[in-house]
Amino acid sequence: MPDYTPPAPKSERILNAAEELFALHGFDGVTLRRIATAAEVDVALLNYHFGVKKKLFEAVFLRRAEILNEARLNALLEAKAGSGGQPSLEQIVSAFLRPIQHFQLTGDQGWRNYLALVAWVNSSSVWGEEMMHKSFDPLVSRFIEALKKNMPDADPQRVYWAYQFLSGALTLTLAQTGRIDRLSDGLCRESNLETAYDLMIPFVVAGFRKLCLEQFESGT
Amino acid sequence: MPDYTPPAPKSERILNAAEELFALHGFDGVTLRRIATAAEVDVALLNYHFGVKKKLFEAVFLRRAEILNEARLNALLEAKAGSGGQPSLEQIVSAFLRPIQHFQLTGDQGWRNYLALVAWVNSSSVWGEEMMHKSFDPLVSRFIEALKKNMPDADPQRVYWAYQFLSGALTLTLAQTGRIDRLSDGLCRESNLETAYDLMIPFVVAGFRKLCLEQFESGT
DNA sequence: TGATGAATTCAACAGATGTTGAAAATTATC
DNA sequence: GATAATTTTCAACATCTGTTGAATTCATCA
Repeated sequence: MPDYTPPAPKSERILNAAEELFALHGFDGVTLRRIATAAEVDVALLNYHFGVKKKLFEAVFLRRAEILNEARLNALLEAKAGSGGQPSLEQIVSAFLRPIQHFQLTGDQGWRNYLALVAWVNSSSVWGEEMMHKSFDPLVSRFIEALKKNMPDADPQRVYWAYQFLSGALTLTLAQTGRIDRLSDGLCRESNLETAYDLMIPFVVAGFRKLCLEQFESGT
Repeated sequence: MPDYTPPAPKSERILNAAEELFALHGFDGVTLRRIATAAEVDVALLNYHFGVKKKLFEAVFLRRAEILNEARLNALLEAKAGSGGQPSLEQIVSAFLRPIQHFQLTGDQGWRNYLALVAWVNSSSVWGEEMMHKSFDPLVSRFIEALKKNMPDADPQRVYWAYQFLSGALTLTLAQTGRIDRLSDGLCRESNLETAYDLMIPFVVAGFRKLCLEQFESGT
């Protein structure tokens, strides 16, 4: 007796439509009717499956968070395993960023929408704090621990601040605002994610080194 | 005959209230009635002074943009003047960031609200591009030119990408999400802007160096 | 087939939204 | 101090908002 239960088909269409629209316009910029229209579904179905609007938003936000967390945790564990428990700074930062790049590069447009949504939430002062904290901070704390262990003499405050700058650089890349395309007059393409992450990692690693390893120097 | 015209008092109250509420909740998260209530003004007055809602938003956004641009340009010119036309990387980055810190630290809460609003716009994919481009990119381009001149052998693409990471780190700091406070369990305070900028500058400078000056090295 | 429960649609609600035109109040001009 | 212009309020509009309960369709299984 296979207890295979096919997922309610329309509820997934709702989640996908909501994901894209919330990513583009934020929570208040999207109406339930617009989501319903995009999903080719009646409005009442949204309440039936997900309850009130905020619950729908949370359902969208949580759907891929666990997958992302697991991928990042695995990357961190692999970095530790492959280095005898002493991963380098590059390895830690790469384990944090490369899984995101991986999901952005899968053909699935849903992942790009979702990550843009994460960027929106992370930049949103009112909405953001609680959702980001509950969904991602447990994992982030594990990376912070790895960073502290890698740089045991670093002032912990500097580790947190450096992480904040890393988080900001990443967030703007996820947001897909297209600004670098215009600023550079087409020379750089925000959609060129290989370049983005290939450069983001050494940029961030150099910043960590400067703040956390050369903290007692007073260089020019 | 002094042609002194005192600014319409209530229109400024509207701008201030709108500034704060838009910064907190974004464009769609704020209703005209809420702004009117906060400004202790009738709703119709918003349309009388600023036209439709989007025009009010633009008026809020543009009000302080020129002041900010002028301060940053002056800082860049001073850095050039004080260095015989060859400002260092630190000087360029500082000229870009320190004026913002300055405005955040004036007692005026309005500036903090405004800069949080800039962060919101910069992270907003639909809204952001046009407004940021028109308001800030002309000035940003001058900084990019200074950076290219400082590092003439650097691949221009890398300069733009490094700027993108700088912009992201700055944006998250402006957004005032309070996330670093919770992540660090109170060890770091996002409101501690001196520390934020004292660390952001060397972090970013180290990243620029790595990407634009050591671009041909293949170090671990 | 017919009964049961889940999924989906229909129709509608009470309230909120952006916007507007006319009236009232305030300020400036002569 | 009367007149004109500007500013502010009042009252209301059509439309849209999130949400709900009843009706309908669909799938499951005895």
